Amino acid sequence: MNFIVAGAIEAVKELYGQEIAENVINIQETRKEFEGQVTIVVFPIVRFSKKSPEETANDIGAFLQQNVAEVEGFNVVKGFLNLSIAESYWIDLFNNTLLRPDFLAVKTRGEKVMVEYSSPNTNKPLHLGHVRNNLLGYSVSELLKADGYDVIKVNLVNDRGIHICKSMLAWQNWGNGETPESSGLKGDHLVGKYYVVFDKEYKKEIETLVAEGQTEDEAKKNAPLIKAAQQMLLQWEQGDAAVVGLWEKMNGWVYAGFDVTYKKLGVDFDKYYYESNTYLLGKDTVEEGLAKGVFFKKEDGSVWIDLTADGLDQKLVLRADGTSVYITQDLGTAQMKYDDFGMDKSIYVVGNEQDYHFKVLFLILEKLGKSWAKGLYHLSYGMVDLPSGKMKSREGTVVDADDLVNEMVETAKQKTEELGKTNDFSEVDKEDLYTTIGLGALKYFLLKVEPKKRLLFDPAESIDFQGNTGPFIQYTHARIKSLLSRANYQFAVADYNHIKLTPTELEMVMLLTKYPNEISEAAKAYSPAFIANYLYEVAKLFNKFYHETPPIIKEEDAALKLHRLNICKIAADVIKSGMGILGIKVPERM
RNA sequence: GCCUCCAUAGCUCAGCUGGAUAGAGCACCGGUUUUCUAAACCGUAGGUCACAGGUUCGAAUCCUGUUGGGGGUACCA
Repeated sequence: MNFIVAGAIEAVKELYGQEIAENVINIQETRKEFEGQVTIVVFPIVRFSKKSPEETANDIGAFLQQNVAEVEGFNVVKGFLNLSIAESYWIDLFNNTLLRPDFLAVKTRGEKVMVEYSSPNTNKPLHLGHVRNNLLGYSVSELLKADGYDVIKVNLVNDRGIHICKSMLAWQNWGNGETPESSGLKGDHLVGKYYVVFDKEYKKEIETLVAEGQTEDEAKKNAPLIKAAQQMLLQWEQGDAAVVGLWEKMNGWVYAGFDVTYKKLGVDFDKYYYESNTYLLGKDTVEEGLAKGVFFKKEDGSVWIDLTADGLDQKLVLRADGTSVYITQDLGTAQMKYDDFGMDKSIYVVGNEQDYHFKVLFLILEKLGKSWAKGLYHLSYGMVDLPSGKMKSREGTVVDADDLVNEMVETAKQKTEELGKTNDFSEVDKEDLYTTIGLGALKYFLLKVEPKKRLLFDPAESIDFQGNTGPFIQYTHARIKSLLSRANYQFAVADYNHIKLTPTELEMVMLLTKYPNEISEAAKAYSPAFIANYLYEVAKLFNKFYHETPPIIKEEDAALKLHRLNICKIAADVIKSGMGILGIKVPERM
């Protein structure tokens, strides 16, 4: 639409003798109820024309009609100048963008971006909150790839700490040597089970102590179990063979379990970092900060940074006893990741409960003068809540990731069988299809919502398969594929001499042309939701087109038939590509 | 207390840097299949965009305040 902007600027210059900036020309698509395809909002121009909005619009409209070949006509409604663009312009657009083989090709930028996501604790299985994180992280990675970045997907596994000791201790005390093999439980679920056991027993101890007269806070500190867990953590840090051995064994179970879940969700990583290797990092950075005068030491030996001038607080970066806190590790880990990859940008996919932490982290790195600090970004997303409130692994009030996926696949199976369209599928193909559809529904459900918004999930209400859903878009793709194969479609550019686009076809062309732009907008905002909503529009419009167009296969006008099949083909390509960005597969049949 | 995010139809969500009468889906009601897949299409109904001010030719969108909700503000991670 650049030629319209240019034309309008020219018009203002010729008509009113004024040089105006590009952003004065405000262009939008014409609303359906009016004639035309492109609208200029003339209000901003009025102060240059010194005429009423209507007069200004008429002046500019007349100028454009006369001087810009593509502008065939115009009408003015209040301060809106609606332009009718020549049919041939749209046909050319169709041929020169959509039908080009490089329409969906990625243009590399030669910039590296790291996306860190998932980052689970190894003491419990993944739940719906983690699912949102994983899908977001994976999808944002795909989105950035589509926008031309080289992407490194990283998982920083939180494999050490008191929480793991809790599971280990409970297993030692009450596990009777239970293993994934002996119990038939998935490793992460087995370990998670003992995390819950710990919490239950711990609470019992607190109750007893409170009954004996201690305050709740005292009891929490004095309970034998928590002391034992702390002791275990200390032993782990000292390299106690028995503790480390148990830790390795139980972590191994968890990893095996996570692998299954990751595979099922379709997410993967280029690089794993383990906190057991990184938790001591960051002390060099603290030294560096002290030397540069960015940090200061208090009398007790603890190290701090004063961020009050930036509207934040004083923040501890190293304990008095010289041990690390969370942010110490993150400072060190950030440096290590940069040393490893030298990326231009680094995205942390982490929940919004850590907004403050990342604000501080990035600010500190900037103050330390790290050139790469400006490329850091916290992709903050809202928690997934249940109607009953927050999910808590300790208390077992979570929607388990594996259960949820299985339920979705089961639901997909039921719905598909009810429709009876897969009777001639092989068993393997059926299972495949149910998984594709079930996961499609789940992924789309989670990704269509703006990341930063919190999400309410009601397990009692199942995720839809109709309307603005993954399966609807998958269905649209399958429908097109079926049509193309029945038509024995072969790609070729149609002869457009006598073809006129219908209004819906015109809409399709305009919508499909927007796809590359949609990707870069979504990438800029790190928001797969843009893509999801865009694809829904494509699918919806396609179904309208499909419904109102007479059977294409029976069309006798060869050029018209080819033209319509081309629209179908591009719609299918865009859907497949976009769904790929969301990590959703699209079936050929369903 | 302070910081921060959120509030749009009964429910779940769109609404880009301010632009025309605020849009979808679900649910509800009604219609469409001797034509390429009805997981579809078409229609009816449903709104004081939390509230109150302000800026502007124009505000769901920007600013201020109020209310309600989430999160944070640990020598936890």
